[in-house]
Amino acid sequence: MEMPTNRQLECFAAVFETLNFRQAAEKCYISQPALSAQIKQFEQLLGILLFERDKRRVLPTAAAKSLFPKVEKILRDTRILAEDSHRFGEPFSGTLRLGVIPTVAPYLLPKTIRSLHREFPQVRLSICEDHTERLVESLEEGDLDVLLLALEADLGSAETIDILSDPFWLVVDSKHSLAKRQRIAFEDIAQENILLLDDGHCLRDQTLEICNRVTAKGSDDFRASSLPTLLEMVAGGLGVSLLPEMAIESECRPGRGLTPLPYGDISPFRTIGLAFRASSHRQPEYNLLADLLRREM
Amino acid sequence: MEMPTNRQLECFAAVFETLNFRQAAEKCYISQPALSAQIKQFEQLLGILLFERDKRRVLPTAAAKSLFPKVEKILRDTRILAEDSHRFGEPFSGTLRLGVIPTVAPYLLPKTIRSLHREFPQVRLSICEDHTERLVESLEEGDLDVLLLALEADLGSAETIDILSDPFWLVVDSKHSLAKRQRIAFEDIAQENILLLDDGHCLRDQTLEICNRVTAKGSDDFRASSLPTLLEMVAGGLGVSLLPEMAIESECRPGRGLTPLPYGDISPFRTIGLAFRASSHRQPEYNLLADLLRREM
DNA sequence: TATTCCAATTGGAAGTTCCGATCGAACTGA
DNA sequence: TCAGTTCGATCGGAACTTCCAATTGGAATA
Repeated sequence: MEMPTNRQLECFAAVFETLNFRQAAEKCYISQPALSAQIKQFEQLLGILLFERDKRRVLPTAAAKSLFPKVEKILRDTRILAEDSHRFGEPFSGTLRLGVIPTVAPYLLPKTIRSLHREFPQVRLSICEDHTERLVESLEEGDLDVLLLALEADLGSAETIDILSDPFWLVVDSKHSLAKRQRIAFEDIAQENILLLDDGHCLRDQTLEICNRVTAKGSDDFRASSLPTLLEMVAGGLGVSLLPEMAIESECRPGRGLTPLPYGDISPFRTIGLAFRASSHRQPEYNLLADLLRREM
Repeated sequence: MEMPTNRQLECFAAVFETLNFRQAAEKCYISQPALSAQIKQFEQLLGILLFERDKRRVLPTAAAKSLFPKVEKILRDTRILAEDSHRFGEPFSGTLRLGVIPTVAPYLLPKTIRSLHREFPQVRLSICEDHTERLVESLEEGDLDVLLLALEADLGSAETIDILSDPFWLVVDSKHSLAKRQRIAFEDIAQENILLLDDGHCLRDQTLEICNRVTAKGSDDFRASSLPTLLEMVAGGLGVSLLPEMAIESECRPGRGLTPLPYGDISPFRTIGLAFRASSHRQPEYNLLADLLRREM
């Protein structure tokens, strides 16, 4: 079944409104013969006569009268469609679906969400907290737009933007022998019982990697499902832990019995950044987002 | 403001549904490059990206997801528009606006309406009863589609279809001296007081015209606004009247004190027929209507 | 009678849409 | 690892639409 053209509908509406081919043509910014042809085409397509024309005037048929409101609605809808869609061109229009890992979310998001809403009031944020592997999966499926995570992990084919280096601190309980030291070195942890997060946390893998460098061994006896839990175990004297700097302030509040110890200049670190599909074409937006996150630090 | 074409919408919908340019192209009966071009155009028109394409797959953007339902609705509405309008092509679709003169309506319409509904159930009839002059005006304005009337009157530029010749009878009161005659002649009315309808009735003009031929004179003392009233006056002995044959049966029922007298072979008559705008293009329908009216006689 | 206005038509220019062929990248199976 | 397949993008030219300027002829106007 053949479909009428939008131009045919426009011409029809113009003629119906003016009842004058010449004026209607002007309204459509085409010549009168072109308009005549469009109307003729439209009539042939529908198999009916839309206007009775004699030499002195133009009269809409019953069919034209009944069609006109519908045609007008279609044209209006189409116009609105085009106008509405322009909004999508602006940065952060619509919903931004953000994936974040659990060892970043609590420390960066609260401030970020607030300033994002301040700078781009139109944004609607949808946040998903999960492990790197599942986030990357969702990203590739198109269920998420952008990830905020440690870039050391395997991110598949995603493109990335660096935001900041997040150095690791050593956290010991305040009664620990290392607690009085001003500064520590890699090798100091070689003899310690290093507590780890559950499988799946990239922080676990990074900690293990660092342990390997100094032939230290992570503890297999306990696995915490979150950093607060992990630090409870440290405070309880079960072992020590590596903690990203961004988490120090909120996790090692005074009186919790924890002492955070910075490494020197050669501190191990993780790189926090954004990841997104190479095909997404929204990199300008993600750069804006990265800028905003950097400013938050 | 530029408008998207229907083809762009179709292509967009097809790609959105299949997420595969090749299949979508097949669905639209065009080649894949042509489809690619349509999508590209549409994206440029809207100023946004609709699909993320990489070498292995196609992913709709948030904008595409939000646009799709609207696009689908527009396409559906457009299709329905085209389909619906085909109904207008069938004879007597929609409303047939019929004008009838008062000296025809009561005698022809009841039967006609019934059989019209029987043969063309889809017809919706709108009837307007008025004098010839106003009917012709309405016809020319496009407020009526077709008239059923006596074709002797001035019908402007309307085209006409003859339906039947409607001979005049002479009607006298049963005590009148002519009432016993089997047959009468023109000249018999020359001495009579001939009663007339109001101004505007074409039957009045026709009667006067016949009077002129025999130098009879119409009465100016009484004017009836309808045939039943006129015949009451005849029955009351105020004069005689010419009555169209189609009205005889219902107006001169036995016991009403009226005697209808037929003229011979050379009876005067009026011609009943249809009139419509030359530009209307519905002559085939009006021919059907005329056939139906002839069969009713 | 001359002028104006109208829609239709014509012929040719301008613009579009389309297709086939091809490309390069990325999977698939041998 | 290598041929075969599949994907969307691109290109050049063919086919087709759409358009305009000029004109026609009928009707209304003056």
